[in-house]
Amino acid sequence: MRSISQKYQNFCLKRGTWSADEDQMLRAYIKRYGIWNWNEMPKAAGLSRSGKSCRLRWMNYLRPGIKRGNLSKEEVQTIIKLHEMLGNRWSTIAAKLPGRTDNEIKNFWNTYLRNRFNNNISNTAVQAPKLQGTSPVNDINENQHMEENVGSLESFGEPSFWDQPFSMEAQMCKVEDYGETYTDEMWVQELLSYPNASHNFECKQRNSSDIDVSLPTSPNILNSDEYSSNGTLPMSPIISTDNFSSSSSNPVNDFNENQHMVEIGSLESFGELSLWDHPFSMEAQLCKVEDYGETYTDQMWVQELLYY
DNA sequence: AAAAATACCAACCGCGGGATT
DNA sequence: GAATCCCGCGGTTGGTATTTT
Repeated sequence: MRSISQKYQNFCLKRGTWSADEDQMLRAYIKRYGIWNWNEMPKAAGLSRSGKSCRLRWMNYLRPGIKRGNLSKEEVQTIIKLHEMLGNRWSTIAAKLPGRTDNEIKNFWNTYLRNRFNNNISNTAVQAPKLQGTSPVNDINENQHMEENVGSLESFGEPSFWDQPFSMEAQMCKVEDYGETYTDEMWVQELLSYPNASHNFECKQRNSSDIDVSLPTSPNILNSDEYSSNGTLPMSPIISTDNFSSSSSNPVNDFNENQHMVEIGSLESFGELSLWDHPFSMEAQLCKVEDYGETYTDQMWVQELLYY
């Protein structure tokens, strides 16, 4: 239990925005002495701040290697992909984006992406994505461009996207719910480490009733009543195959195709490439295999996927 | 030009997990 | 095993900037 005097001390500590002087003091102290105890360091550094505040300031702003400024198109794509896979696991997502903090990503998501999705729930008309050849996110202040691109990731229908079950990967990430030993990270790592994943993910039919997706299964999941014994997982309604028409034409006409297009078979090489070199989610890839040729870029796929 | 509304983001808070005593 | 400490995470708040009316 915290002592009363400690609470009083905390009450007396400065709060709010950090000044340049405070930044300099903290930076200089850590440069000289390193990080040893966040609760004790502020006093030693002459700062009237809580250890928590110092830690946050260091981790989110002062730490070497922190990127300031706008997120690149690739970073946004990564955020979208990983959020679909992992949900609000900001620190895990941030770990895949060097120089970006969980706080920054969380703010970005809440500001640009979540609002877009929420706003679109009330829209009954689904608009076709307006794709631009240039990256909208090179200038994050250009809200119009953001809306046209990221924002055009239109409604998933109702219930809202946030009420939908996780995607297949995310469901698999949730094996922690069924066992005590697996963490999300462990499971994601294991999933991604499959050297020949294409042997494990197989989409035989486009028809939802016929779809047969076999996935590597967690030992925990095998014992769960939630899933069949062969590890077959339910399809995410987000990407319900009902939404795909076999006659779908390419809605993307003028997209700058400068994005890396990893072949569908790149699932085979998970573990060799960085995560963001990989195509979209497994489900997306599976659909992609069936419906479209080689000309689609990742972003085009994301756009179209979310457009449905 | 001024007030109101909205957007953005840095910072705070509470909680939980792991380590230590 | 229980209590405590420390750290990190995710949700939320509040101040500031910008845009709209």
